[in-house]
Amino acid sequence: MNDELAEAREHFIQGMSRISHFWGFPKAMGAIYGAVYLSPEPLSLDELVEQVGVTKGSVSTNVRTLERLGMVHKRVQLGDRKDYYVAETDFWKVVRGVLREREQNEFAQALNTVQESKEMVGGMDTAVTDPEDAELAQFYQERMQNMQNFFNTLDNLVSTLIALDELRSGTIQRLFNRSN
Amino acid sequence: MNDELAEAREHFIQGMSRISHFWGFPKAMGAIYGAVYLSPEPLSLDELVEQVGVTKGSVSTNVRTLERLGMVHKRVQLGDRKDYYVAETDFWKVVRGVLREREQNEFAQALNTVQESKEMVGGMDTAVTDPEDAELAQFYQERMQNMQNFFNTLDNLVSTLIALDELRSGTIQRLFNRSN
DNA sequence: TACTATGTTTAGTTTGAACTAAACGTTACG
DNA sequence: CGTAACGTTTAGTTCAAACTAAACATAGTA
Repeated sequence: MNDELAEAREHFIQGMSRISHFWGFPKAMGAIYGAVYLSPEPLSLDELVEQVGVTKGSVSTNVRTLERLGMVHKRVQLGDRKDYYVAETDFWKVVRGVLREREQNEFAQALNTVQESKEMVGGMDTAVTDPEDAELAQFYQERMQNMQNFFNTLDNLVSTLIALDELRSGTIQRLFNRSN
Repeated sequence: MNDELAEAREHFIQGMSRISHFWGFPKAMGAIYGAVYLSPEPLSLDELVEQVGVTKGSVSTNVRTLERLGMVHKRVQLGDRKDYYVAETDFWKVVRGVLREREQNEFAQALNTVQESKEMVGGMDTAVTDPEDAELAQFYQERMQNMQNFFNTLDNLVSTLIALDELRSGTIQRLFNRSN
């Protein structure tokens, strides 16, 4: 391949690396997606090792994460034991995949922690509490409740987005001048 | 303060810690916000040191970041050289602050990298390129263009959200059952 | 001017996550 | 079977980012 072309690819892949890292994913993961995204042909694990420059183990784990997020898809070819990967090019699907993942993991837990804290305050025996603490307890509960409400709202919002599989052909994204 | 109350606060603050870390911010930053959020009174830097359990330096830098994001506000009191901090309780403002920050920093750069890569491909001298590479170059350009379009769309979306300072009283958030 | 109370900056340390190297499992094929 | 070609797992290492401790800067006060 042409040097300039290779250089451009390098630059692009490095950019994907940075974006990945920025969003809290491993850098190698972004780089792998970049490589797959710029390949007209499905890529095998070993080809990825070569193009991205990390070890097989790293590619193996990262590419699996990518698949879980729906950012790449595995292609098995008959009479070939290798796994091949192609990029998901619908970025809205990608976003939804990431949101779904995040929602299931940490997001729900965040909600949970606030809920628990609120219950701890609510479960106090107010009879034996001095008046100042009772007032503070009420303040805590209000603030925690407000935050919980907000998280619930966000949660609904994200759930809605995820559920909107018909987002592609809907009208919402046209509002924002959709491009692909 | 009551033990149970203190325990609930601890739990809450720890939760904020985790959320902060999850979104790619320092854990101490989230903890500090949690402490300020749960305080009926403005808190001084030294009070934060005590409540959160990190050093003055850490509180100093993290609280400054929080202020930059609009998550806390500084309150100076007459005849007192200490700085006091109160929490921003409008979470939509908080979200906008974070988005604004992120957009200005890494987001624009991501956009930029893709743009640059595309230009590198576009700047190639096609006269001296062999046909196979020319085809690949075109493929690259298409893919890069698609990604760029998507990023631009997202960028517009975020800019719109940020610009919507009247979001609070608007109608959009009511669609999602807003709570505060 | 010296002293004190505050916030900031910095050099060094700690920590945790991602990566490497290599062992390991598994499947196909001779 | 035995071997080769894969992908996966794991123990250990690396590295960047956050934190600590302490020096530093600044402003107010006597």
